[in-house]
Amino acid sequence: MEIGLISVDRWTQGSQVYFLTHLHSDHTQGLSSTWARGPLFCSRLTAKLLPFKFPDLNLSLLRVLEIDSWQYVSLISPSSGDKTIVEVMAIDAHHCPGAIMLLFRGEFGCLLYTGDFRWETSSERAKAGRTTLIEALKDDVVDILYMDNTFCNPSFAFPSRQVAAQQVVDIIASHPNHDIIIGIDSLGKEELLLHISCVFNIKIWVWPERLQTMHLLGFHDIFTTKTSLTRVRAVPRYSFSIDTLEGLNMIRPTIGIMPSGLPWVVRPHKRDDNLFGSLLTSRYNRSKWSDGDKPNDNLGSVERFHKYIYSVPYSDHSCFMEIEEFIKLVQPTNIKGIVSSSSCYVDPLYYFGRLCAGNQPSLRLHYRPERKVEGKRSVAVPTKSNIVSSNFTETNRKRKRAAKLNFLGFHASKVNALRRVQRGAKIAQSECSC
DNA sequence: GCGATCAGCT
DNA sequence: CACAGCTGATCGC
Repeated sequence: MEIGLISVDRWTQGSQVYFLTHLHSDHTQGLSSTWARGPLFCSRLTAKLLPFKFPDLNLSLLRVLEIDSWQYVSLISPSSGDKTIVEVMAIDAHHCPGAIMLLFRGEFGCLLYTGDFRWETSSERAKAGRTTLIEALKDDVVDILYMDNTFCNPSFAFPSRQVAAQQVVDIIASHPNHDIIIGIDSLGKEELLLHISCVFNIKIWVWPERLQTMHLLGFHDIFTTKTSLTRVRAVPRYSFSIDTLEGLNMIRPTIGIMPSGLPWVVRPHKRDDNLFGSLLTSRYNRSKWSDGDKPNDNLGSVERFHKYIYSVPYSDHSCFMEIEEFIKLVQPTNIKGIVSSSSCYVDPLYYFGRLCAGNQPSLRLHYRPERKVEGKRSVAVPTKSNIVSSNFTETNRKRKRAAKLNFLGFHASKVNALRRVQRGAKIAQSECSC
């Protein structure tokens, strides 16, 4: 087979069927309301949310995958022109609502695509996923594991979301008279907000579109768009910055909490006073603390980045140890990372080649997957879109936009309220050799 | 005017 | 460069 039997989180031409693991924008780049390239498979929850992100989407192209059950898809083998059956199972990825992993079986072998995933070894949900996976793989070997390698580096160590949620609660409890701002995305971190709501018996403010999402997710009484009802507000992460918090503190005492697995990446250069790249780099900000305010250096614990901002290791991606546990369970013959846009991209085989069934040698520490089709037996080019960056222009234009924040602490633009910019991640299946 | 894409920024 | 995603500019229609 030459190119494109199946695409996962990739929306360019050339495949017969397309799969969406979850609705984050970097996985839907190229997907739009005018989608017509073929059937689109996703979880039931994603299918429910999809029309709100893409209002004019042709729903007749949607195919719902039930979790933990095999579905059979009839395709045409590009090499022979004959009919071929692909089996696919969706497994809860524990990443954000509706997020799934995809297990494929076909003439190309057995492939597991994790999408973005969190593999908390302790949680009940993960135990269920583990059981499903063991059962599904009992007579099979995963030839290639396409894996979320976001935090595939031993330096990423953080606790379960349950523990991190308690850290958030502790911060809020220690600021009884402060307003609280929490940075979140269009999907994800709901359980954290639920926990806060439950512990303090208060509603959580969200912006209007997010409230609609919450309603679609089945949360009807916990969230509100009325600021007068609560001191805890979840705001879009992109509008969460030091500037935002300093502005808010001119009105009333406010602290910001950023739930993220990322802050423990060290950024090499100084830039400006904004939290560039979403709150990275404790090293940089460390210089800005007064001596009495220094954070501790323990990984996976709460860090105080700034007078008004705390970072909590609440991550929807697996930490290194969880990735290791996952690979030990799956024992794939080969592994490919699906997140390649980072300059710190690390080939999972560097750390985990020894765990593969074929005992792959530890390869180069850093490599960038080629965008073109690779060797004969390799099946896919699973990269998470933007490999841009090769010419990183070092222009230091600092046209700082006037911070047009409203009093809620986020940028409000009605002009583009309906705008739906897509990004994308993907798998592209390019071979089955037969 | 609209959608798609890109640069720039958080 | 970045867990994800907004905003504004430009281009083709």
